[in-house]
Amino acid sequence: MATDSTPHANRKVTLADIAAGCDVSRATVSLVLRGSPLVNKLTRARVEEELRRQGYVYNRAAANLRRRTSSSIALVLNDLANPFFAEFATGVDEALGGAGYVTLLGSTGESVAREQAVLGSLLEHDPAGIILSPAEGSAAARVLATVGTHTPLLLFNRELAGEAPPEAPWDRLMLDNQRGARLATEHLIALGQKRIAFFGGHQGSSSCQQRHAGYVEAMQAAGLPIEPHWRIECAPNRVDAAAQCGALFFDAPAPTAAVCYNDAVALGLMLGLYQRGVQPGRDFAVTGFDDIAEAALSAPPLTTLASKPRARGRQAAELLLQRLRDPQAKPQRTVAPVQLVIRASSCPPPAA
Amino acid sequence: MATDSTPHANRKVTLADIAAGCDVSRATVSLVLRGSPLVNKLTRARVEEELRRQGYVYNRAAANLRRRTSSSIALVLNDLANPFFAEFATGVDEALGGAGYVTLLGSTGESVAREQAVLGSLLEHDPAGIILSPAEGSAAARVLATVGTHTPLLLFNRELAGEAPPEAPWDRLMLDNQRGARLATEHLIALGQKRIAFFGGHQGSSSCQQRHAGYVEAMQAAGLPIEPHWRIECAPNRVDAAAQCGALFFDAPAPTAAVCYNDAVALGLMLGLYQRGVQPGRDFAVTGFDDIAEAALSAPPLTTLASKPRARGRQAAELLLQRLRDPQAKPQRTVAPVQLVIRASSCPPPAA
DNA sequence: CGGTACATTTTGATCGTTCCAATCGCCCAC
DNA sequence: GTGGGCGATTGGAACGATCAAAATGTACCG
Repeated sequence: MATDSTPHANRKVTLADIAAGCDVSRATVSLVLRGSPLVNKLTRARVEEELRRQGYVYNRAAANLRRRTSSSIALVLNDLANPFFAEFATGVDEALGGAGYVTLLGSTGESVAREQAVLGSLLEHDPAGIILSPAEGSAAARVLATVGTHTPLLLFNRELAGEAPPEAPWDRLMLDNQRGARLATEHLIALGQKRIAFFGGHQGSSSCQQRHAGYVEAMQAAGLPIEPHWRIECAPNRVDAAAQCGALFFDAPAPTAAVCYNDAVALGLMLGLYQRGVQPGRDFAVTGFDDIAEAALSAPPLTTLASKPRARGRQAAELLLQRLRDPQAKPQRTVAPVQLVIRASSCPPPAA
Repeated sequence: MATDSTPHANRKVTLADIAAGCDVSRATVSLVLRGSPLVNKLTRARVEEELRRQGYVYNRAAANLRRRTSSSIALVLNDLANPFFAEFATGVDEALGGAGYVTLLGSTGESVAREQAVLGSLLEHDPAGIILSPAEGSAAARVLATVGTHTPLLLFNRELAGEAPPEAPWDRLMLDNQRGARLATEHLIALGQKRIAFFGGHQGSSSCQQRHAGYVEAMQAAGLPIEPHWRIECAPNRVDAAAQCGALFFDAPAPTAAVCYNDAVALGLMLGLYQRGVQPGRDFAVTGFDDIAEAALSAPPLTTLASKPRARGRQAAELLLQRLRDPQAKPQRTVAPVQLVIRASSCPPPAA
């Protein structure tokens, strides 16, 4: 072969190469690619053959540039390593992929500084929209400053610190934290528990505040007292939760049950209890939040609130796509329900 | 103000807008952006002020188009919801972000068809490289056909079915599966175990084959018999593992220990054992593979092989970046060591 | 035979950036 | 006074696609 249009050539194959290869213009090839009815059957066949022969791959970046569109969505998560968010990301990617979008991933590791950097970097790739689960302490004003008002943003899971500026009408998808924690607390109360602690999370986090509010609501409705030393803060992971376990028992009266900020904390707390010779599910009742996969399989299995992270991911993607379709619609605040899943970790108080 | 260069205008701000705003050419603004020493201090200051004033954001897609470069890397995973891969993804994103790349995410849900689709879609965004943890049964030939030879691919965790075509010199990062499983088996043998099963995974998967080989190696070296009904297949997740537990006890002699394909399987198996009244760690020894977070916290804590998924993620990114720096270097096969972590789930056989 | 309708294809400008070569002052030396 | 050198800046053509408008051809009709 003396032609220079050999397949698998070194340089990337472009529309122009295909056009040259079968004596039509670039425009025609473009029409073929987009399945336009304008182009003649025979030419279409010839062009398609040539596309195959040269191993053409579409350059969406170039197309997006010209059309002033974008086919990617940025997904920025505070903690991808957490199974809850991993499931969420899977759901998001599933739904976005189905709609022809591609997911730009960014993980912030719960650091506001990294969040800024990641958002900035992803924005340069001109995403059509952003799904953000903010790092703890992330402030509305700073997010607005880096994201601007022209890229739709969907806030998931947490509110930003400082009230939302009116010029940034962000959509939100939140869990029904308060109701969930209330349900868990009511469930413990129904079992006969009276001395119930609220364990884990940071005061700064909006989800923690909401869950704590649900706990307070249930306690007050039942006329039960709330001791200040029954609120223990810790980072939302197992290790720190296990370490903070002892704090529950420093002062009398010690609680006999704990509503935990989330499953990771609850599992850590159970581990800590074991190490002190207290058996969760018998001597001490524990509830979690999220219903991550391991909740059903811990010993004892964990009573918790199911939030269906994968479904939430799909929903988040869906909400954002909807916003892209209608940029003028007024901002939505969606609250996803959670469901109490009763397992063996919640028990009545010891007979004593 | 009668100027039309108001900040926060509707259309996106471009180089030309900035240039017009401070009476220089686009080229000069471009030089400023890239920190070129060619440009005069005063002009630089003026331009930077204008950039800030108009809220300019760089359009990397356009730059990449012109420079024929790319600043993204595709990360395609068979199961993002698995904590092992979630950690891996976190590591990858960490390292890539540090090097100025952005991660294009794709999750295939262990489906070869979706893998094809996802690869195709991501390729259109012209990634500089790809990190792929293939779906079970994914074939080298098909991957080659869609990826082509011009985008570097790093294979993680699993081999592709059908030998690698010589024209696709893919790099690989694999775990030391065989040695890991051998260590686990040897550990059980040292405890006095003689009837040891190999539980979970699919024969088709290369990692499963390797782990099984390690198990066989240790058994043979110790002169122990291997009963055919001691190899139980199941999907690599908890649910299926728990369900298949009974299969271990259909025929005599029943095993008193099992080397499991991975932690998910081991945790599921332990659950299944509990349900049959067999207590893992006392009546029956179990080992896993991966050392996911929950392995340390299960009851009993799981003896397993630590593979440090986050470090592997960073390493994968590093290897790919290295390949981008030197496309001519000969393909590497890296095998990451794994480390035996002994916990309470492995025990001597019952005294009987 | 000229005109009009229709189907198909092409030309050239454009998206936002970068690269190359050229230009513009300006100062200094011979 | 002219030429050279140097720092700073610029115009215009790329990159690979799309779009609008214009240009082909072909057929049909009075």
